[in-house]
Amino acid sequence: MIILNHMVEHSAHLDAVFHALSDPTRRAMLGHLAERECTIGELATPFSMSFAGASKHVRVLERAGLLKRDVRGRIHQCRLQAERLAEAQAWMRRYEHFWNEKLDTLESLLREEDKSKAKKVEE
Amino acid sequence: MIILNHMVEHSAHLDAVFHALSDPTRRAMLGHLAERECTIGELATPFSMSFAGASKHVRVLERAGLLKRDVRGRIHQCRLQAERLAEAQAWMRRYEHFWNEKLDTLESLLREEDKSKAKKVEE
DNA sequence: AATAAATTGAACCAAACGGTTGACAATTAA
DNA sequence: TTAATTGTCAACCGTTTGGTTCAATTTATT
Repeated sequence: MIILNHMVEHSAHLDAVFHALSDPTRRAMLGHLAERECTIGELATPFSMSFAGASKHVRVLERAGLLKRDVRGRIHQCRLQAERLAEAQAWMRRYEHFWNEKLDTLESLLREEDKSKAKKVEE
Repeated sequence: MIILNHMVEHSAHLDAVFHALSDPTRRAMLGHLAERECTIGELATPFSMSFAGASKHVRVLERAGLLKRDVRGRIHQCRLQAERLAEAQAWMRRYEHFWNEKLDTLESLLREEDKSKAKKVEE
């Protein structure tokens, strides 16, 4: 039950997460955060973007729950928080069989082939 | 190589796909399309939304490559096209180990436990 | 104590969003 | 032929977006 509550599709979460991911700058920021913790400044510089601009992006990621901020003095250390990505992926999983269809078919064909081979060996 | 080209992160695609998914109405539309093909009207009615409104949402999904339209006379049959969702999920997979970390730890702990049990049995 | 650095806040901008309405085009049914 | 159905287009509306600049605030450095 606990695990189910964890998995509940909270639509507002998904809105925020997918929106956060829809911007290439923010996706790149997540990419950096996947490798190490970053300050706002470190997140800003690769994009030759103002601090204020980066700050806004970080807030979007934060509100989506994709990033946790740790204020140490004047420095804001940001680290990735990926649980919400898991929710998003869980939502997507419902559609997995659509793009796996062709693979699935191929797979079951191969399995059939194996079976008939096995039969022949038995004979 | 072919499979790599298929997997390339085409950023513009991801922008469009994630943006399309960031709206609850559009996600619900995809939900309907997952069960059966729908006309624009059928997609519109559950949300008590104008045809024109639904039409716009459908176009967003179409441009994101999540939906294919089949015009039969005055009727536009829409069906799900999930390949682009696969791209999005592929992008997310890079972050999987972050939310699996705890599970991974638990798993390896259990494995350790099993090993030591096995040892005791050996002794 | 004065200065430099890291960050936010507020005000602004043009563009895009999600939605509506009303006119229009095309297809189908009476 | 007329009328109804299905859908798009264009114009509009208020809100949000991604970005800027500049002033203010807090913390470090010298």
